Amino acid sequence: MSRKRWRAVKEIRIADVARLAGVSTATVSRVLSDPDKVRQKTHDLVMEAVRRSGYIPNSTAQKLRTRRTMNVLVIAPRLTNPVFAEILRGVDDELTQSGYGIIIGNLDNRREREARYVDLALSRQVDGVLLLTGYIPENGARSMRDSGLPIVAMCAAIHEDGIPNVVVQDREATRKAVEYLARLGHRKFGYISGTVSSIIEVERFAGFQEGIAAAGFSQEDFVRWEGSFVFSTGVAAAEAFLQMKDRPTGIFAACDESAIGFIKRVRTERIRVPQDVSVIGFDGIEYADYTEPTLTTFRQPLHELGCVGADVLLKLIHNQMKPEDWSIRLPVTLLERETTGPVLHKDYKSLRRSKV
Amino acid sequence: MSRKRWRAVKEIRIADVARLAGVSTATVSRVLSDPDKVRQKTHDLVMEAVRRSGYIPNSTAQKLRTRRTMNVLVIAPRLTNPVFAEILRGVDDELTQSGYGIIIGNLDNRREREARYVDLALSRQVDGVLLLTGYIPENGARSMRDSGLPIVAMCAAIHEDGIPNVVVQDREATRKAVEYLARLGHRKFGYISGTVSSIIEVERFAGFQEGIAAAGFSQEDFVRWEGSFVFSTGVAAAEAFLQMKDRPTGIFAACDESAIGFIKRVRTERIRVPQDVSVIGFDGIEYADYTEPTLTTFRQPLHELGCVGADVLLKLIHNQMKPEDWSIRLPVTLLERETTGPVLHKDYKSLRRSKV
DNA sequence: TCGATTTTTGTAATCGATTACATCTTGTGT
DNA sequence: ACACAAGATGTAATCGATTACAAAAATCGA
Repeated sequence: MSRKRWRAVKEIRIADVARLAGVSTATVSRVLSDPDKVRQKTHDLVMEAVRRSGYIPNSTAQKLRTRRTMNVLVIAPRLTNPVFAEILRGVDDELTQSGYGIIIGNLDNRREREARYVDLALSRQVDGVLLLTGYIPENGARSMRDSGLPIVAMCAAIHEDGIPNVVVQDREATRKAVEYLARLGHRKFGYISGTVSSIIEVERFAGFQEGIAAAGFSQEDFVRWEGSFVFSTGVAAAEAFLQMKDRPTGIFAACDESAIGFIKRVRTERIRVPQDVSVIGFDGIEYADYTEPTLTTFRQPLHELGCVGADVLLKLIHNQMKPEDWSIRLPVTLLERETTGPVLHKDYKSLRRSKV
Repeated sequence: MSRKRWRAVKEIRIADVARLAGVSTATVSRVLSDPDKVRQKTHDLVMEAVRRSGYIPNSTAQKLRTRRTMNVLVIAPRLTNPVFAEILRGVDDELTQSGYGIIIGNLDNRREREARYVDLALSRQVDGVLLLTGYIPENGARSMRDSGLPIVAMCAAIHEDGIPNVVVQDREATRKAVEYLARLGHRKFGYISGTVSSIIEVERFAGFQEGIAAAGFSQEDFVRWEGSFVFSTGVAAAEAFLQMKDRPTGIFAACDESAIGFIKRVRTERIRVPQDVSVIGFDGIEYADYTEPTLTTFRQPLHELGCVGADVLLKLIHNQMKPEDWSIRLPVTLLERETTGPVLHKDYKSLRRSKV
């Protein structure tokens, strides 16, 4: 009844407009998509009919005929993670400018949900895919690539032919993190991991290990706490940390959220940051500017990452891609702030060694 | 060249499968969508052909024929705001379960971008719209409603016929916030606003004013700092606060982020929270659990909000909606934590009045 | 003014599925 | 074994646009 009032408005088709303007559907279509192909007078006539009828083309029919959906799928591990939200902003800025829409595939940290989005991509609902995830092995990426769908891997270097990577220098950054902590006098380290099965975590941890080796330390000089890219991983790591007898003094967290979780937890036990323990994060999310003390972290160029990734994907879609431009690694910058400092606490002096 | 290798894989159409199985396209279609309409033997034959050919239906063609896109548009003010990310999780959980996809419309706090998404909706790329925004006047909502498209307004009570609202009890909550602060002995208040032109802000401020009146205070007993739903609004409010001679002691912020920004800024000036000033936020984002001190705030049932909103939209799409179920207002709960407390600082004693 | 050339417009095929209707099979009861 | 109902399958129209090709109209030069 009242429900009926706002339902079932008659749809206006291109044929209706054509009839109204007294021309063929072909002409209407041309006016709308390629206006210089028609006479000015006809153009005006048609536009008037379009206006009067309130015609809006049915995009599904357009998609079917033109074989372009003007949509891109973005698969992200977790939307509540500000890192992905920020990247998505960059992607959005770039794509909407080119008239593309975004379909989001949110895995919500459950990897098995990836399959559904791979299906969505394979059913040609999208013209391309931006992969903000990367698991090992990368089956999803591979099957999409094999179906001829343009893909760009972001946030994870997928080493597959035909899949460009647009990533940050994770490995270099974590290596530098260890160097930085070592330079401050730290001799025992902690590593709070991200999602263990993700390629990005593998990269970061590899960089960490490289840094450990480069600074002259060994596998015994650090502990690794496994988890995922969330606050609670930091809390759990802190619990483990608090149980230790020889506590590390230099902590690296694979993301800012776990760094923040760690700090919050240890401070409730009267452990001071950075006097008792230094913490360095990764990502440079906005929250990290508002913690106390302000988090030392690596700032990723998230918005830029999104823009560049989207741009590469568009080039791929339009076949304007040269292989040599394929892989891009953006630099991250260390923000030295308040959660890191030289080793101070006397209890830790005994831990110093003669290395480096 | 090598580019060619992964491009242009031949597309398999339903006709190919039909030929392979030696049946008609109609039969293939029936096997895939309504299996009990075909004989078991034929079913197996067709499924084998599907498997062998790797056939995946072209969803665009399906959409055109069935007139259902199985996509929903979600228009959000800003994705980096965890509130919307969290709501989106709920929406996602509900929709993907029903086989619907999500197209996101991120306004990035720029209202003028709304028009593009309204166009997208009107070109029938989606079966329905979830509006996480609400501006005054609500032209976009109205034109979509008029076109017969199912819409649900969330996060903002849009008073238009045919647009169900799924919102939280904003007004009640802010009223309670004032009561709560007054009960703690506060006599002078500060209100840090959200985006001024948004309906949600209007609601929250209205509730605040109701609370002020209900507790026996007047317009002179509070200051309002305008801004939007971001950290920096809190910082700006703090700057203004610091300049005041008679500073308020009870602050309400229309979102957690501005509350956090405010606290961070005033604490750098050695103002203690809650001893010198109490702060209460709104939203209950995860980050608020990790600030120091832990933020007192109203927890919105964000995930539930998303689920319910999506559910209402699905009912609307399937015409199963009864008008009396239309508007839903979920309660918010006050989390009493560490940023609020009784008035303590002696300087403020002189401000006490005999009211209440 | 006429024919040749260019520009504009129309006709109809097409994209790839679904589905109403027609037709052909199969099964049942006698 | 036959008639008839029920069930399975096929034929072809359809969704609403775009576009190759054909046809018509406008433009131009002599």
